[in-house]
Amino acid sequence: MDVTPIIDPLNDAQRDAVTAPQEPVLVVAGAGSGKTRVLVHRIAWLVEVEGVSPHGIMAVTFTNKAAAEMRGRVEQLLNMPISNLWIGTFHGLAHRLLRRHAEEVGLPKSFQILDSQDQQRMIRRIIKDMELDDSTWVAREVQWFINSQKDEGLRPDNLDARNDHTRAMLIRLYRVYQEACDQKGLVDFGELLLRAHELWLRNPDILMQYQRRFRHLLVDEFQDTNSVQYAWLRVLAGNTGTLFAVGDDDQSIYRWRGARVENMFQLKKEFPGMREIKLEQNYRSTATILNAANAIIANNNDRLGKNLWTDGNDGEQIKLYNAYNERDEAEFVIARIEDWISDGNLRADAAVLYRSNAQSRVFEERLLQKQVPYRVYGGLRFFERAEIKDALAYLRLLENRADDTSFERVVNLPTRGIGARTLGEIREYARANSISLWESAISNAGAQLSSRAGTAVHRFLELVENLARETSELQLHEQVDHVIERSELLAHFKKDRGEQAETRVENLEELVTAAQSFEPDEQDELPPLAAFLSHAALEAGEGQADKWEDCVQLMTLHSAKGLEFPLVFIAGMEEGLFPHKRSLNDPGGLEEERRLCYVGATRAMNQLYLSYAEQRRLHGVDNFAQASCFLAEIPTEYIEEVRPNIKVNRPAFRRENTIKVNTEPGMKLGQRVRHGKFGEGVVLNYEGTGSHARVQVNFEAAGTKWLVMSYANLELM
DNA sequence: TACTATTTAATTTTT
DNA sequence: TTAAATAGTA
Repeated sequence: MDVTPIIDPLNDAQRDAVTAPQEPVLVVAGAGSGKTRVLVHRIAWLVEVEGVSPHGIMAVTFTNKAAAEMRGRVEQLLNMPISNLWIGTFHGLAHRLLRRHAEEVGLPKSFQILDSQDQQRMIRRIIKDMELDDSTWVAREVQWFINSQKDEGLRPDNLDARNDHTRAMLIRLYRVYQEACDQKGLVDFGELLLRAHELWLRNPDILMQYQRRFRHLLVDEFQDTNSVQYAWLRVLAGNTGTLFAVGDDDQSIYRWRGARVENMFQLKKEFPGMREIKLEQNYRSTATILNAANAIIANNNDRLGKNLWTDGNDGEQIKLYNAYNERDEAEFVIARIEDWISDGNLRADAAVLYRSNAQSRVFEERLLQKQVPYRVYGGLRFFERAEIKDALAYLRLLENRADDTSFERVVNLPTRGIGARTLGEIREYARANSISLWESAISNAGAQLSSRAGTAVHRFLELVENLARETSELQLHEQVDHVIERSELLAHFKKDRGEQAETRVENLEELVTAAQSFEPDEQDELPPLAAFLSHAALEAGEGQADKWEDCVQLMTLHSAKGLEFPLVFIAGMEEGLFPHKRSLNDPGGLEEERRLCYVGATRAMNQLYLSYAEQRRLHGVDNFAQASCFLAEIPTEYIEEVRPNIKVNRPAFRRENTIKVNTEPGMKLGQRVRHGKFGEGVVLNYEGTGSHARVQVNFEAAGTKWLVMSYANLELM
C-alpha cells in the first residue's frame, strides 16, 4: 500500500494529527493552517492505513458547501466513491436520522422542514391568534427566544419564568408554537437537532446501534457547535467512539446564534486523555498580515493560545486609508481594484469585506458606474425567493395537507376570491376544533361560508386534490412543471410586466430544471418529492446563478470565513460600526468583534487594505465616527497610511495623517467602567469632548444611563 | 377584495 | 435609505 499521497503533503503537526492513534484528538487549527486538509487526510488514513471501513465514519460540518468539498476531496484522495461514509451538516445528518426513525421521535412520516422565514410567519400567526399586542411581542424576537432555547437544548418544560412576566409569556409562546408545529408535522432547524438528540436519549437500542457503527466522528469548525450539537455528539461518541475535532477558538464568531467556544475546553475535560495538536504554520498570508492579525487577537482573554507563523516573506505593508466619507472610501477601494485588474489580475481575487450588509450599496454603485463585474454574497438565495416558496408551498401541500404555513401562503395565490374574512373563518374554525386549516376548509366550504366564498374555497381544495392525483405517477420535474402550470402560478407571474416579473418567471422555470437535475442522497431513502422539498429547506442554494464569471467579491466579514483572497479590503473600520455598537450590549461582545477582525485580516494572502470614513451616511443620516479601536492594536510598523490624489471636496478642518483613536482616555466603546452609585457597566456611546463630554453607560444593575464625564467620576476597569 | 399609502426599524447567518 | 408589514381607500 502506498501511503505517500496521504502523508507527503503534510507538515509535522498536520502529520501528527492525521496519523494519531485511534483516540480522541483535538486539533486547534489556526487560520490558513490546512485544517480541511487534515480532516480529509485523516479520513483517508483511517480507511487506507488503519483499515477502518468508511461505513464506520461520520464527518460533520456546518455548511453544505464544506460537506460537499470534504466528500469530493476524500474521494479524490482515495480514488473511489465513499457513499456509505456519512458526511453532512449537523442538520442534514439529524434530518436523515429523523426520517429513518420518525416513529420513535414522534414525528409523522411526512414531516416538513420549516425554514426561518416560515417559522417567523408561523410565530406571527400565533401572536395574532393569541390576541397579543404585536408591538410588545415582536415575531422576530419571539423567534429569537425560541431558537436560543432550542440551541441550548431546552424545552418549555425545562424553563422557569423566574417571576418575570415577559419571560413567562415567551415560554408560553414557545409552548404554543411547539404544539402547533407538532400538530401540523412541521420541524424547524433547531428542532431537527433537538429531536435527534432526544432520539439518542429515549432509545438506548437505537443509540447503541449507531454507536457500534460510528466509531469515528470527525467534526469541523468545532468552535461553532452549540449546546445541542455538542450533547448529540457527546452521547453518540459515548465511551467507545473516537472524536476527532478540529476548530479554532480565535475564529469563533457565531456566539450570538448559540455557538459555544467553551465546547472546545469542555472536550478536554470530558476526554482526559485527549491529544491536543496545534496547527500554527500558516500557508496563506504574508508575515506582515499574520503579525498584524496576531497583534489584534492578542488583546483577547480566554484563548487556548496559539501564534501563527509563516516561513514566507514579509510582503507589503498593510495600507490604511482614512476616507472623508463612505463614497470617498468606495471610490478609493474601487480605484485600487481597477489598478489590480489592469495589472493583469483576476477580479475574483479581490474581495471587499464589511461588517454589515448595508455597506455593500456604495461599493455596488461605484462598481456599476465603473462597469466592473461584481458579485455580492449573501442576500436572497434561490429557494428563499418568494415565487419559489410559492411553488414549493403547493408541492408541500401535496405531501402534507396539514402544512398550514403553506396553506396560508397559496390559498389565495393567484387570487381566487378567498380574502381575509373567509380565511379568518377557516382559521377560527380550525382553532376551535384543533384541526388543520385544510380540514377546516373542507368542513367550512359546504356549510358556514357564503356561497361565493364557499365555491372559491371548494375550487382551491379541488385544485390541490387534482394536482395530487394528476402528478402521482409523474417524474419529479414533471410534477413541479405540472404544479406551477396548473396552479396558474406561472400565468399569474407572466401577466405582470417589467424586469422583476420576468426574473420571477425565469426562476420558476429554473425550479423545474433544479428538480430535473436533483440527485437525492441514496442514504436518505425518501420518495423524490419529499427528498426535494427537504433539500430545498436544508440547502437554500446559491444567490446568483452566474457564479463562475470573473467578478469582484463583496461580502460581510462573517461570510468570508473559510475563504481566502490575494487582495482584501476591510472597509468601515469605525467605532460603532466595527466593532458594531450593538455588539457591546452583551459581555464578550467586543472580543467576538475582535475575532471577527482577526478572521477578516487572515483572509488576505498578499495585500490587505483597511479603510475608515470620518463621516458615514447610515439610514439616511450622516454620522461622524472615530477610527476603530482595532486599528490602534496593530503595531504601526505594519501599517502605511495612504493618501492618493483623489480630488474629493474635503472640508478644511480635516486632520491629516493621524489615526484618531481614543482621544478621550477611557472613552473607548465597550470599555468597562465602575460608577460610585450605579456599579459596573460598559460604555455604549459618547459625545462631545473635554468637560462637555457625555458618555452612555449600560450598567449591569441600573441599566443604561447618560452621564457627564466631568461629574461621573468613572473608574476604568 | 385589491391596490396604494404610511409606518417602522435596521448586525452578523447557516441550517 | 430602504424594505417590509400594516393600515387605509377604491
